[in-house]
Amino acid sequence: MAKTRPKSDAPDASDRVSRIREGVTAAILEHRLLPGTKLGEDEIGDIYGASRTLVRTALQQLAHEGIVNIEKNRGAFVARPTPADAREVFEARRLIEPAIVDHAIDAASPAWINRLQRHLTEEREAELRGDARASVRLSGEFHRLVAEMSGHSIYLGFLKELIARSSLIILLYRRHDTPACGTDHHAGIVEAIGRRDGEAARALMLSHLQEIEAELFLKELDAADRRLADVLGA
Amino acid sequence: MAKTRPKSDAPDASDRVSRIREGVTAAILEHRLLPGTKLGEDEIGDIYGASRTLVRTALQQLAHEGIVNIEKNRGAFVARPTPADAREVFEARRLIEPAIVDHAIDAASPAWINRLQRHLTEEREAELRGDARASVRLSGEFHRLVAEMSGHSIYLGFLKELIARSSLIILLYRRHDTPACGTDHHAGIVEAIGRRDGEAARALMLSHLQEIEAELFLKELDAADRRLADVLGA
DNA sequence: ACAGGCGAAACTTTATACAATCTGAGCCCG
DNA sequence: CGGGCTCAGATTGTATAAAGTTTCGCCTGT
Repeated sequence: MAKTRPKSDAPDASDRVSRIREGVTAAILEHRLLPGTKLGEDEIGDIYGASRTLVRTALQQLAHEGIVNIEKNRGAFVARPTPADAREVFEARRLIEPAIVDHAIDAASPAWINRLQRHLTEEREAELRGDARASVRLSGEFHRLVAEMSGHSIYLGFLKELIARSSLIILLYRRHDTPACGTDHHAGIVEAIGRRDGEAARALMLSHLQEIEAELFLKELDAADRRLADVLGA
Repeated sequence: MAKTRPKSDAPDASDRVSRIREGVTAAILEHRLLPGTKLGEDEIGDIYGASRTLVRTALQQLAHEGIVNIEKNRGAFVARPTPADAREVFEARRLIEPAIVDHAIDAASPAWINRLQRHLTEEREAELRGDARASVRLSGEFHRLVAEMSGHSIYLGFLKELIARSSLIILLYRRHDTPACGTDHHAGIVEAIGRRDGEAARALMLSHLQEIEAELFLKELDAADRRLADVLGA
């Protein structure tokens, strides 16, 4: 593949790290990487044509985001959130996302509303197409988009972490194959934002998150299953 | 058992990274490192007796926490939060810390209350001693302690970032030399937690944070000052 | 005297080589 | 026949060295 372009268009040296990081996160968001999968440094390095140094920094960043576990002298693995983790993640989302929606309303402009509606269209198309991977990815991106719209960079950073973890949680603990994230909910939220109705938008976001969480199966049974999986799946 | 000394006295390989990271954060929390200070890799490596590889990973983690800025081909610098950053940080704290207090009350045990009261004693002693650095550090640690008590690892991680950034913000934008963090406020919060009075504890935490923020000076004047400082202080 | 450009030094960045550690299989012994 | 041990293979962690880039100082030309 395109080797090291010495000078000409060197596509931002340090962007190679970002490319690796975003590639792996995208794979996780699309449910292509399963929890527990080993992420060998040489393996990833070969895929992206980067040396282990760069792969390592990317993996460390991902570990800091909580979606990769680095075990000493063992390597990096896709994180395997516990039911307790799942509860914490969704509680944090229930706390943060209504606040984000408030800011999004303050920043709502026709351009942003348009952007959101275009996204809704994409989501519907993916769902009609039956493209489960794109559907899952776009569901997460909707929430990220609202956070970007809010202009609150700290909330955005926190939420990016939470979304990535949510993707793993949903993959592990979802009950049935119900559509990833009710598009209707998203549409309702966009509409409320467009009306600048903070009360309704917050409430819709909250119930949306509650519904997602309600579709999960996080009982004590899982705890037993968990232990088994840890011992066996490690 | 786990104490296998592989060689001379190498104190656990990956702990050296943590030591660097915690050393730098402690220096920031104690206001010993000023915003904009350059953190040279060789310099830190010599101080901690580690090679640049380890220093680099530590700095990258700190950059991810938002208290260090890494500029391409320039190096790492202590972050210099803008007034906008400051507002975001404190808004996030006002959102998260009341939620943390709620969990702390659920987890309150005599042992934890004792731990908190011992911390209050330390704070008072440092303040009586006139030890400003210890006082600032302990003020931040109080909030971290409550977060640890809550048992909510995600909130704890978020708050650690916010506290470190707050330390830089207070250093930059505090008006007078009023005591770092009203110890009386902390005492009141501990008391409310001990009474398991969630309503009061949340309210006290909120007003505590609002008071800290009120002591800051984040007006547009700062924006002008900001530009100057960036051009001159870089 | 001042502005602009050239050159060298220092730094970060990246890659490669080495050392330490862990996993897994084969072998010996009970 | 099963269990424990040792050794080989592989993988990660660390350090060192080369490469590229930026910056600062100095010099020259106007």
